[in-house]
Amino acid sequence: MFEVFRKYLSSKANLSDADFERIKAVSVIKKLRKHQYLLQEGDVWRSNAFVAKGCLRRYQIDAKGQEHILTFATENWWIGDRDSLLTGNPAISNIDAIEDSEVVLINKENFDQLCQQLPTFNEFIQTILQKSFIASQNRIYATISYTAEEKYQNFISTRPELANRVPQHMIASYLGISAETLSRVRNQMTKK
Amino acid sequence: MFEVFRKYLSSKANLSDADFERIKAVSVIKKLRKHQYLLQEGDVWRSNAFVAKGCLRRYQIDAKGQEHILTFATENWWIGDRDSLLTGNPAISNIDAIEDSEVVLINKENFDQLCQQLPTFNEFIQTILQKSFIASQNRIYATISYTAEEKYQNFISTRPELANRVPQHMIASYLGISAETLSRVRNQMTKK
DNA sequence: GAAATAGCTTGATAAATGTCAAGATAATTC
DNA sequence: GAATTATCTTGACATTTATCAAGCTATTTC
Repeated sequence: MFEVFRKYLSSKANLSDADFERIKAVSVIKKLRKHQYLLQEGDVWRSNAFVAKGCLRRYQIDAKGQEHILTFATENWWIGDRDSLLTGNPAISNIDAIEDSEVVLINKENFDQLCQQLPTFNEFIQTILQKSFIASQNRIYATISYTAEEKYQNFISTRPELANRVPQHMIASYLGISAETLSRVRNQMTKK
Repeated sequence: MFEVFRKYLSSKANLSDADFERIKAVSVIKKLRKHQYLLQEGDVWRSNAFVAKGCLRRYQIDAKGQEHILTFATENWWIGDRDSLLTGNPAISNIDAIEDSEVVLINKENFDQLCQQLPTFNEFIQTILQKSFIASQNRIYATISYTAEEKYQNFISTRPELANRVPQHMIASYLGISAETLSRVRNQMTKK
């Protein structure tokens, strides 16, 4: 599974074989069965996780016990709880596997060292953060300005790989609408 | 006005007098009257802007002509269009002054140089990006999971400096609810 | 300081979306 | 492969929020 990670890295940053070895030395492969937690609310998140295979979600549970999905991550995505990682506080979000998955974990200390030692690595990691932030802002725009149907349309075009991969009630949760509304919206769309 | 910026910087990063001089040399002060644009949709955004005085907002206009506010920035905040800055594409958002304001502008090239030359500067800029992203994710959670009243309550506690400073229809726009609903929510809250 | 504009509130009504319940089908588990 | 569980759909109805319109203040402009 490290090969998937290596292939991803080499497409993003110019790294030598020695660099790859250094990265490999601090990478930990973790296999997850469907429904298995990678992070549970209350625990501290101390790593960066790269998804080599499968699909995971990050979500928070509100006062009424409802889940709200913040992130989906499939192959070649990163996932984690940045808040907990940065502050060291217990996480308020959960991460679990939607499918049997494999992730590459690099703990914070090792990851920071890699960033310091490998400038190209650092650079593309920074770019990911930049792009993630921009995507996050775009999602806010969608959430505050779109109707339910527009939210779903936008989801299909921005995350096409997920539309037929994850259950629809999870897509609904991600979009902030009810599963029933999503079902009706989809029904309407086919009639057009 | 550079003094405000200097004071802010010195509270965030360990910088020498020479460093400050270097920063000052590439800083451009810009004064804005209320309602004046700092960035207009269609133009390319090429700087980082620090708010030394006043209050600005960043917003997008939807297909129906409605404004949706993405960001408020008061003293000691940064504002800009990261998407346009990163990609070089024309901005789809607008930035204008809600009050008479003064901003410190540093263009992209100079800013990147500062980051390369001043490690502590770079470090705290990265931290701001991290925290901004976390805040953005928290806002998504609020937007997809809270009722109108909860959104406003949350706004008051996360952005107390804005609650009595910007018009309420702008707060409503930021929260993704109508101005009338916000008015009613506020009315209800006083009765409790 | 009169006139114009912007901001806020309130009522009446409409529209969008949520909730609850039931049933159908598909997928998973033992 | 039978039983269980998860997923999706649909209907009926409730609730939340939006929209439209009017009026009232406060603020800004000339």
